[in-house]
Amino acid sequence: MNAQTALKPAKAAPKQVLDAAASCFMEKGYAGTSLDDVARHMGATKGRIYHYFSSKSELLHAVRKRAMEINFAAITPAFDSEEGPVEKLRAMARAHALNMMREQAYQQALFDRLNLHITGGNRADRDVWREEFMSDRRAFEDMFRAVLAEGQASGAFKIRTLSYALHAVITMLNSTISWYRPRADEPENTQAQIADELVNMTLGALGVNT
Amino acid sequence: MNAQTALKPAKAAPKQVLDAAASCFMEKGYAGTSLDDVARHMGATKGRIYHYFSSKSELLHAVRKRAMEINFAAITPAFDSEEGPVEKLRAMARAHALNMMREQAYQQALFDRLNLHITGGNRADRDVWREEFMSDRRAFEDMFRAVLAEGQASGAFKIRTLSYALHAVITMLNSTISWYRPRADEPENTQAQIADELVNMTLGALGVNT
DNA sequence: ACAGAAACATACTGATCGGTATGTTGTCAA
DNA sequence: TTGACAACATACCGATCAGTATGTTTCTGT
Repeated sequence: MNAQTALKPAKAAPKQVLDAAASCFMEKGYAGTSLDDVARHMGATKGRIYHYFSSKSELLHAVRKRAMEINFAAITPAFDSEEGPVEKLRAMARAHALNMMREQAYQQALFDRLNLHITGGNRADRDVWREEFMSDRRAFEDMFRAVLAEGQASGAFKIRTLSYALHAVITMLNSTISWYRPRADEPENTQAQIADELVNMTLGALGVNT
Repeated sequence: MNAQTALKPAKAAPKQVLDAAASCFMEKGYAGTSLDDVARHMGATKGRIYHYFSSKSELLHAVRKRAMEINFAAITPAFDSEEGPVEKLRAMARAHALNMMREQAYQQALFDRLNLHITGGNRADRDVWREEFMSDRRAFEDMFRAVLAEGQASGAFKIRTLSYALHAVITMLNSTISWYRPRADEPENTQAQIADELVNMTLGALGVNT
């Protein structure tokens, strides 16, 4: 068993488990979801879950890890572009806003237990992956932070306290997970429209007149 | 037993239960909190809780009801003022933002299960108080909606889609519950400063140049 | 003074759920 | 062909927890 084998991309089965878990966590919350719920959602039993994950909290961790990967992948192209801060932020914000609407299940799982990590939370959950997760989150925020700082320095953004502005921006872009739900009968471009308006308001909040 | 007696303001004991519940729900979430936890937090036992509330979900409902009362009380004075839409929104937004930082425990309980009501959620919880709660929430949002609509009509606000703007505004003002925690060593005016900056960014998002 | 009700505490139960131990079936290399 | 392991399913256990049944004490009106 070499590195090639070990790092083989996730096969179908584990991904199915992750999807089912993310979906259940979104609907009923982490604590409110039993592993039997997750199994039933796949048309399987607990045996399948425990074959790939050693505990419920590890399953949550895997869902969150996947969610973070999705988030990084969404904004990295825009971040690596050669644009100035305003256009770069616009592209990143738009990509992130769209991403939040497309991957609601994983994102919801991300936010569910996040608050419990800020405060106390359960001991068993906290110990294991807290550090890794916080550092991922910080790395993600830092990408936005860098762009905001650049725009602040160049005078493109009117920012008083950078950390407050950062929180406000990210919160606004994340906001759809708490009020938007895709509907079958909605127009094709609904998500794009929402994203555009959120991006415009975000830039307005930073003093960029559109 | 007349109306006077029935509507007597809550005595000390039930309020203590509510405070303990709100505090526990904030720390560990609703599903993650046992009634023994709540009782222990008061230095009491379950008997005391069940003397005032008939079930766990009724306790949550009571916490949320109290949270909504607090929220209405915070913004009503500003809403009833004779100011124009910009200044009126500024005052309401500031009052709400401060309120969110001062009453974190109750607000957190409000948001915890809120998402589960948007989607499916537990049947037992849902049935009973869903309608009442959604209507309270809508009434609260309508106060902001009215001011936004007024400012949109007068041209003071640049708003494309009112419902999106409303969500964005409220989300931004609520955002502190997910990133701000009061610290003992923070300057006296920290909360006021945060509130002011959030309000400025909110107005900026609506196209008001500050 | 005392009856009864309010305000709890104590002790228990039934159901749920995370986790484990064990069984069953397909697959694949030697 | 066979045996060894992967990929599950089934059955069960122990802990937790919402809810209840039943005390016990303090107040309160008469």
